[in-house]
Amino acid sequence: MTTAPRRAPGHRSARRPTLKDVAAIAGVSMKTVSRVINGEPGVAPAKVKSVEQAVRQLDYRPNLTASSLRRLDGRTAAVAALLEDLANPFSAELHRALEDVAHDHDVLLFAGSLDESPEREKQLIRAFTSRRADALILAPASSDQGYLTYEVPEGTPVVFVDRAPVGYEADAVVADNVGGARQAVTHLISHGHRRIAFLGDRPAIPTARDRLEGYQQALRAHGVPFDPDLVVHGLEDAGRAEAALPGLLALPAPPTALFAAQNEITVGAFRHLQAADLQHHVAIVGFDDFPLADLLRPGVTVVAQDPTAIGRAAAELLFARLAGDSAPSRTVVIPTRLVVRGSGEIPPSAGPR
Amino acid sequence: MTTAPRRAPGHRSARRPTLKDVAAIAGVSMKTVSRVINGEPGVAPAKVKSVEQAVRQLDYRPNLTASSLRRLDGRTAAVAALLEDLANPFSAELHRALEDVAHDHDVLLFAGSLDESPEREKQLIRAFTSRRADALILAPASSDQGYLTYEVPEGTPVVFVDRAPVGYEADAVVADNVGGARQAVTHLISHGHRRIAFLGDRPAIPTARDRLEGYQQALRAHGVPFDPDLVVHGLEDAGRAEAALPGLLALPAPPTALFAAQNEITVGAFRHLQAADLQHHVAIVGFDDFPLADLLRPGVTVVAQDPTAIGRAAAELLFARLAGDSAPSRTVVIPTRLVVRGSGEIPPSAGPR
DNA sequence: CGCGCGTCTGACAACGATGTCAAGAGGAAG
DNA sequence: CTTCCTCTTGACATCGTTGTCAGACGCGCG
Repeated sequence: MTTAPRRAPGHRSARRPTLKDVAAIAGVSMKTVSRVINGEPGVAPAKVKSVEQAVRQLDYRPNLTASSLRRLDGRTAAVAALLEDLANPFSAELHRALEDVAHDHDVLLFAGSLDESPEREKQLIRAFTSRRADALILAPASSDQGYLTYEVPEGTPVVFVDRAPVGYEADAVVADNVGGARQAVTHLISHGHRRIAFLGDRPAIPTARDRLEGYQQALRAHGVPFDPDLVVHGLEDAGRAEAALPGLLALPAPPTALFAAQNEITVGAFRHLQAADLQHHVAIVGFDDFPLADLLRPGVTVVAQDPTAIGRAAAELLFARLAGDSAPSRTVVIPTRLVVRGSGEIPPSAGPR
Repeated sequence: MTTAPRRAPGHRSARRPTLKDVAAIAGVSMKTVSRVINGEPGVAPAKVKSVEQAVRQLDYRPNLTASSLRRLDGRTAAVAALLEDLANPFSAELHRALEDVAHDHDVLLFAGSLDESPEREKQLIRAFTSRRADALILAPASSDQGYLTYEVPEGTPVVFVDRAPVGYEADAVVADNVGGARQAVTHLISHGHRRIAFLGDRPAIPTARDRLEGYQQALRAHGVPFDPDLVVHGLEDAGRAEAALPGLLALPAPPTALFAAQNEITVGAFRHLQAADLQHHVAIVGFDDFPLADLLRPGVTVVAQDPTAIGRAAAELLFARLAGDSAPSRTVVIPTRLVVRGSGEIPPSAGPR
C-alpha cells in the first residue's frame, strides 16, 4: 500500500500515542525509540527505519513536558518575555524581534504585559518559573528586582530590556535614554528655543528619570536656565498628556517648545496642539518613534529608539547565556537616532496670538 | 528567631526544593504535602500547619510540568494564540483581550505571529501541541485547516478568530466583514460617489474576499456599475498600497473615492494621497481602525472592527469549552461600526486639477 | 469486648520520557 | 578456541508529581 500513512482525517484517537506504543509497533525497546527520536548514534539502520515507520504510522509526537522533566538540564525550549504593554508599538516591535530570534533557536516565546504593575510582574514571574521557562526577558515595572534572587532558579538567565535592573545582577539592553533626550533638547535649543517644557511619565520609572537627566544636561550645556514650572511629571497616558497642556501653555512665560519623553505623551501633546491649532507654532520633539508620525502635519520630529535592535541584542545575550556563557553581566546600550520631520524645527514665536 | 523565613538573598540553592524535601522537613509523607498544596480536604489541621511552614521555609514551588504530566486531565493551564502579526495594532489589541481573560482564569497565554505563512502556522501548531497547550486560538494563515483533525488532540478546543475555519469544525469569532464593507461603500455612495476603487489584500485571504463581496453588494444595491479596473488586489502591506495608487489615479476615468479593505492599505493609500496633495480631493474609507486616524488631516473615516470584543468573545467560548461545554460549534459575528472623521465625506470632484 | 465505620495517612505505582549500565552479539587478535 | 573489545540493545531507575488503595486509628454501638 502506498497511501494512508496515518490515521484517516476525521478520526481522532482518544489518547496520544507514546514511546511505548511506537516501541511495540516497531518491535524494539522504548529506549531505542528514544534514541532514534533524538538522533543519537549507534542504532542499527534497519531499526532506525522501522522506528521511523512506526512513528509515521502513529503520527507520534514526543511529549515535551515529560521529556524536559526527565532530562538532566530540564530545558523546556521556552522563554518568557514580560513586557510593558504588548499593545504599545514599542513593546510589540520588541516582542516581534524576540520572537524572531527565539524562532531561529527553535524556542518558543511566552509573553505577558505588565502595565507598570509590580504585582503583575511578580505574579507572572512566578507563573513562568513554575512552568520552568528556560530564561526570562524582563522590562521591569517594579522599582527593585532583588526578589528575583530567590524567585528565579539558578541557571535561568534573566535579561533586562528597556530598563536596567535594580538590586539584581543581570544582563541588560537599554536605549541611550540620557543621550537621546540630550540630543532632542539640543536640537530644539539649536533652533533657538530657550523655554522648553519637559513632559514626562511617572518619575519612579528609571527611563523617565534618565530622560529628564538628559534634558537637564542639554540645558546646562547651552546655558539655558532650568525652570521647574516647565517640567510636568506623571503623564501616564496620552489622555493625561493632552490634559496637561492647556495649563502649561497658559503660563505667564509659556514654553515655545515641548520635549515629550515618551510616545504616548507625544501623541497626547500633539493632539492638544492640533485641537488648539498650535501645531505649527509650538515646536515638539518626542522620545520614541510611533507609526504615522510622518503623516501628521507637521510631521513629528522624534528621537527614535530601535526596539528591533534592542530585542535582537537581548535575545542574543540570552541565548549566549543559555549556551553556557558565564562572563560577568553586561549592559548593552543601543543608540538613538534623531528623525527630523518638521515639528522640531519650528522656530520660537512670540506666542500663539 | 523571627527573621529569615527563607533563604537569604544572594544565596541560591543548586536545586529547587521538591515535594520530597518539604515532606522531610514537615515530617509527613509526600502525598500529604500534595494534598495540602492542592487544598484537598481531610488533612489534620496540625499537619496542614507544619506543611505550610515547611513550604514557606523552603520557598517551595510546585513543578507544574510534573504536575500536569501526572494529572489525569493533563491540563497545563496554558493556551496558545496564533495571530497574524503581533506588531499590527489589530492583533496586538486582540492579544491583549485574550490575555486579560486568560489571566482571569489563571491561565497563561503563549503567542506567536504567523505573517500569513501557512508553514509557520503548522510549525507553531506542532510546537504548541507538543507542549500540551490546553487550547488553541487561531487566526489562520492557511487556506484549509483540515490538518488540524490529526494535529490537535481530542479534547483540545480550538477557537478561530478573525477568520472562519475551512475544512475543520470549530468555534469562530469573526467581524462582520461583508456587512462592514457594504456599510463603508454605501457611505461613499451616499456622498455621491460612483467610481469607487476597492483596494484589497491577497484574494486568497477569506476576509479580503468577504470585504470584496460587501463592496459588490453595496454597488449592486445602489445600481452603481461594477468596474473591474477599479479593483486592485494583492496589496500585502502599506508600501504596496502606496505604490498601487498612481496607476489607479491615472486611469482615464479615475476613482473619486477609495475603499481600503485593511488598515495597512488605508495607511499606504493615505500616504500617497497626502504626498500628491490629494487627501482633500479623493475620498477614502478604511476597513479596520488604526491609532492616530483621528489626527490625520482630514481625519480618516473607517469601519472599525472591535478587536477587544472579538478577543473577549473568543476567550469566553474557549473557556466554556474547557469547562466542558460540548454544544455544537458556534460562530459569533461581531458587528462593525462606522467612524466618521472627514476623509469619507469628501464629495466627488471632477478630478484633482 | 468485638465489630464496623469514617477519618487520616502513607506506600506504591504511574504519567512519558531519558540516563545508566550491564549483557549479548560479533569480530579481531592471540 | 579463548580472550578481549566494540557495537547495539534493552532492563531498570528516575525526574516531580498525583491517583489508588489499603492500613492505622479512634469512635460509637450492640
